[in-house]
Amino acid sequence: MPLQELKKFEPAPPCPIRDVLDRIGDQWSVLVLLTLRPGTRRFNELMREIGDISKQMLSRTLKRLEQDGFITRTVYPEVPPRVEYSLTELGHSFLEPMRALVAWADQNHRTIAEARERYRGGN
Amino acid sequence: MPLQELKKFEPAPPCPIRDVLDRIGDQWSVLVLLTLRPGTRRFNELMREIGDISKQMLSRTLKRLEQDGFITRTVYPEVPPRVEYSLTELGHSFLEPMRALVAWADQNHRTIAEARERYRGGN
DNA sequence: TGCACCTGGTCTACCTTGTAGACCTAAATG
DNA sequence: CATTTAGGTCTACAAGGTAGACCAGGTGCA
Repeated sequence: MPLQELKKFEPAPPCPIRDVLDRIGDQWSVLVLLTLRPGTRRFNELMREIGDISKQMLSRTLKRLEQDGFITRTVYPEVPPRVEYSLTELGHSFLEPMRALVAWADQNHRTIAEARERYRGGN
Repeated sequence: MPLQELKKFEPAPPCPIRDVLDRIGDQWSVLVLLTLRPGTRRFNELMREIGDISKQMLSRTLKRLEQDGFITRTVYPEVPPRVEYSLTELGHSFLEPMRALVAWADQNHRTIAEARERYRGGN
């Protein structure tokens, strides 16, 4: 029996924290949110600033972040079209604890790199 | 040209923070670390407590976390074998900012769920 | 008049990653 | 002698990500 069908019988994610963390822990979401922190950005600006995200994934990621209330999407009916994304209050509030994590990563990435190096050497 | 070959020419991850966050933002790592927070666990205990992780992914995740210095792996040469995993100092220190994020998720998951609901309704 | 160009996407074929489940080792137990 | 037990590995297969083509439709250029 495929996983898809099993999921139908699970009424809801049992742990709301996992539900939230699964969303933001998807490789791109946090990066998009951090990129929006300085201010409003357009689609292609996000593409350029992030650098190695595909259009499809950026599109999906933005859509989910909008659904979850982290960002707003504003369409200006011009030609060529202009679409602007910016953080909501919720998005900003999320980045507060996230920044603590980023600070940790910044402080400890050297330790981690050394651990990896030791592991290689120790083999 | 496949991505694999391109990566050969990139000397190192340009952003150490992304490097760290990519590792821990992989769906399972944080969950494993949180499960180890109360104390030492064995392989199958982790399987049971996490519930929906496959053996392979648990194995891989533990291996990487060990490489990066977040956890230690202790093998007792018994039969049947016994292997214990526990957090290092680094692992514990990582969970500190992480707990802030978990607290945020706990406080805001309702808001997020409502936003999702509104989105569905608004369509 | 014709033609390429612009943005913000979607679509499609491919490739990589994750999953479930069989299998393995080697001693103890019934 | 078959089964159990822990901690994995191996192998198909399914799911998810990627690159790149394509689209609309008004504008500038020739």
